[in-house]
Formats: sequence, structure tokens, C-alpha cells
Amino acid sequence: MKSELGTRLVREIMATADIFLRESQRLFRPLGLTAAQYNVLNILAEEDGERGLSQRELGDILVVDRSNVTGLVDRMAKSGWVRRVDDPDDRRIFRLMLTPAGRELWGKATPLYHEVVGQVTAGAGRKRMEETLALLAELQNRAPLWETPQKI
Amino acid sequence: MKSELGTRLVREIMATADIFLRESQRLFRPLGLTAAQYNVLNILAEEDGERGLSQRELGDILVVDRSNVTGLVDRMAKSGWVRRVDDPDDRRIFRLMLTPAGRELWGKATPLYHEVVGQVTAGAGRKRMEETLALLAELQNRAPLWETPQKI
DNA sequence: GAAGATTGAAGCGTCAATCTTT
DNA sequence: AAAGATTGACGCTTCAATCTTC
Repeated sequence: MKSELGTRLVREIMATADIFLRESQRLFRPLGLTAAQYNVLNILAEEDGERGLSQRELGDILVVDRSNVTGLVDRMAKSGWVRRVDDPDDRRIFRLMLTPAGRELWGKATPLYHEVVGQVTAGAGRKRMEETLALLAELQNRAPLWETPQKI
Repeated sequence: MKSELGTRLVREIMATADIFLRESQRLFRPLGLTAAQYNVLNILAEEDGERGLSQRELGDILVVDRSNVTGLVDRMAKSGWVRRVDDPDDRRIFRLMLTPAGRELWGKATPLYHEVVGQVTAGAGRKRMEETLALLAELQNRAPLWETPQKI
């Protein structure tokens, strides 16, 4: 059973991520925010610069389909947290910016998030976390192999 | 920045799981199967026993809402891979069983899955994987802490 | 033609409400 | 009343097709 350990590893990584996702959804819910929307807030808040991101760029950072960004931004714009601004140079493009309300919400959600993450990872130990991060990076790099099973 | 490492760890676990999910979807797609459906196949196939699982039990194992199981089983029954059998003792319950076609599909999908997982985890090293598994288990155990931020 | 954004269809997931059976 | 299953509303995600602009 050489690969059994690998199978378990993959399963537990996915199970852990599942739990994190579920719990973060629960954490953000009272703020009217979803986990996906918090990611957007986070990215846009750090893009403090003037230009803002295009929807395409946001999708690339989130690693989601462009079509997904449309609805996500729709909902967040409706909630008043994000604005679409016409790009002056290219009329195909919208530039995304946080509204003041969006920035305020981000300011409220972030310490909450950091607090629980800090608690959950508290006893993990710096070295062990770094080793795990290295392993995860290797797995991510090898993931493209999934695309080529063998043309069954 | 004591907690920054923890934040990175959480982010990378979720990113890695994301990649695995995406790639496994791609892997199963030619078989007309989704990743969630493969999990069902897998659980039901190992439940080789006679009784089968109730939908409630399946949901508990998958860690998804009961309401989700209904649609999942609907679609798999429509594809002819799963059967709902009336429980002889309790008329509220359906017992779920793989059809022969479902078992055959499972037999086809599983070696494919194990092959790619084996490739992706190939260079990881037994000891490192075991250490990571231990860390993941700790994180999962601590996850309930997410529920109690501090009643903001 | 290619790139950015959108739309529609489908699957997966949650939650809240309902129905049947226990 | 409690438990198993279902339904409906909503959000996230993908894929394929379309529209506008480059």
C-alpha cells in the first residue's frame, strides 16, 4: 500500500480545508459576508493603489473563472462594498474599488479572522508549520500532473 | 507578526485543496462523474455489506447537510449508479446501494484516482507526510474554536 | 481574430421550512 | 416532540456561448 499514505494526505488536506471554509462562513455570516466575498475585500484592500483591479485580474488572483467574478462583484456592489469604475483607456474593462463601507467592513472582519486563525494554529509550532508549507508548495507544483492520466 | 505564519498556513491548505478539487473534477469529467459523486461511490463501495447506508448516514460521513444528499443521490440515481431501497423496519428511511453500473464505474475511476494521487505525492516522503497528517489532525480538532470569536 | 465581461445551464453546498413517520 | 427526507431560496463555481471593444 505505497500510495495509501498519499491518498490519506490528499483526503485530509481537503477535509481540513472543508472545515476551515465552513467555519469561516459561519464567522463572517453575522456581518452579511461570505468567505469568497471576504477574499475579494482582502485583495482589494491591499490594492490600496489608485487604479484598482480589473475583473479579469481579480479572477486570476482568486483562481476562479472570469464568469464567476461577474456575479460575485454584482452581489458585493449591491451590498455597497465595491464599485465598478470605467477604465479610461480601455472601454472593455471595469476597475474594481472598495467603497468606504467596503473598507470599513474589511476593517471589522479582518481582526475577527486573524483572531480565530491565531487560536486554531496556536499550538502548531513555527517549524512544523514551515515544513508543512513547504510540502504544500511541492504538492501544488506537482498538481498539473493530474491533467495527464494517460489518455484512457 | 506572530500569527502571519498561521494565516499563511490556513491559506495554503485551502489553496491546495482547491487545486486538488479542480483537478479531480477534471479527471472524473470524461466518466460523467463529479468529485462529490466519486466520494459517494467510494463510500458506498466500501459499505459492501447488505444493509446499505441511510441518506442521513451518508451525509454524516461526507460532512454535508442532509438536504444536500437528496439532490446528490437524485442525480446519481438518474445516472443509474445508485439505488434507493425502502428500509423494511422504518418507513422514513431509504437505504442506498450501488447498482452494478455504479460499482463498475467505481472500479474504473479508482485506479485513475490513485494513479494521479500517487504521482502528485510521490516525492513527498513518508515521514513528512505523516508529520503533516498529524498537524492537520490537530488543526481539525481545534477548528470548533472558530465558533466562539467573542460574541461581537 | 483576441480579450474583457456577461449570460444561461448545471452541480454543489447551506439554511429554513415542511411533510411523513416514529 | 423528534428524526429522516424533501423542497425552495440563495451563494459559489464551472463551462459554453454571446456581446462589445480592442
